[in-house]
Amino acid sequence: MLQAAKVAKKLQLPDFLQNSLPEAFYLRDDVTQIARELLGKILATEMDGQICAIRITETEAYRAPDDRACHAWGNRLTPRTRVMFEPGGRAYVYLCYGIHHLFNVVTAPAGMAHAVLVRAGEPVWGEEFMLARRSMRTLTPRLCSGPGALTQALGLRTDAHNNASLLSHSGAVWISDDGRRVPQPLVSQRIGVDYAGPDARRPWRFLMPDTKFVSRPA
DNA sequence: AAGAGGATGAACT
DNA sequence: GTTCATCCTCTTG
Repeated sequence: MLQAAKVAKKLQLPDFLQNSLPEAFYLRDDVTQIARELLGKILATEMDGQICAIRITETEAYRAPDDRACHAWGNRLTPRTRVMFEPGGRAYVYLCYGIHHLFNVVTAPAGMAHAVLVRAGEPVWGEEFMLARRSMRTLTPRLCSGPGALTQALGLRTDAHNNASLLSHSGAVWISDDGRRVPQPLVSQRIGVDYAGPDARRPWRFLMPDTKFVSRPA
């Protein structure tokens, strides 16, 4: 038996979760392009032996220094934004409204504070664990549609996962490519950033068409 | 030291 | 359409 197959069996990890996106995917400096390309990719978590995964259906790009909606606008470096300045391929998870943990993919080389907020997904693995975390009995698009709902379903939290690497499928959180081809995304303004003035109208929200697993229509 | 506000979601009317 | 839970982060003084 091949070594990779042995590892897979030990972790009980299905094949489609094993093709982690390489670091080079994240280190590019075009965050809107990366936000587009993350649609259809698989976001997976493993905690306490529970493996969960969703197909990403909705993303938003945030880009310092010129984007006022970005926490690191003006290259503002604070304890919270520090992780956004690190090299791409890690998680930026922060607490929003005191209640919701929001998950972002850090992108670009070190020093460029770019990130992609993952806003929604369609469950593809470990649905029973996600339902339990959400206190839901049946699968509906609400299970992981909306950035706070998504992190609750996947078990992602600021204290445990901020600055976590996304590069290894043996970690707590990673993103894999199962080869699925995705159609041209829908595009809209970002949600909930009205305070950002003109930047609020940037067309930096991307959605998979033909799915109900999004936080709201384009 | 204090205050304001937030990349939301659920439960209402 | 509205309200509001809940707490961290940042700014101001």
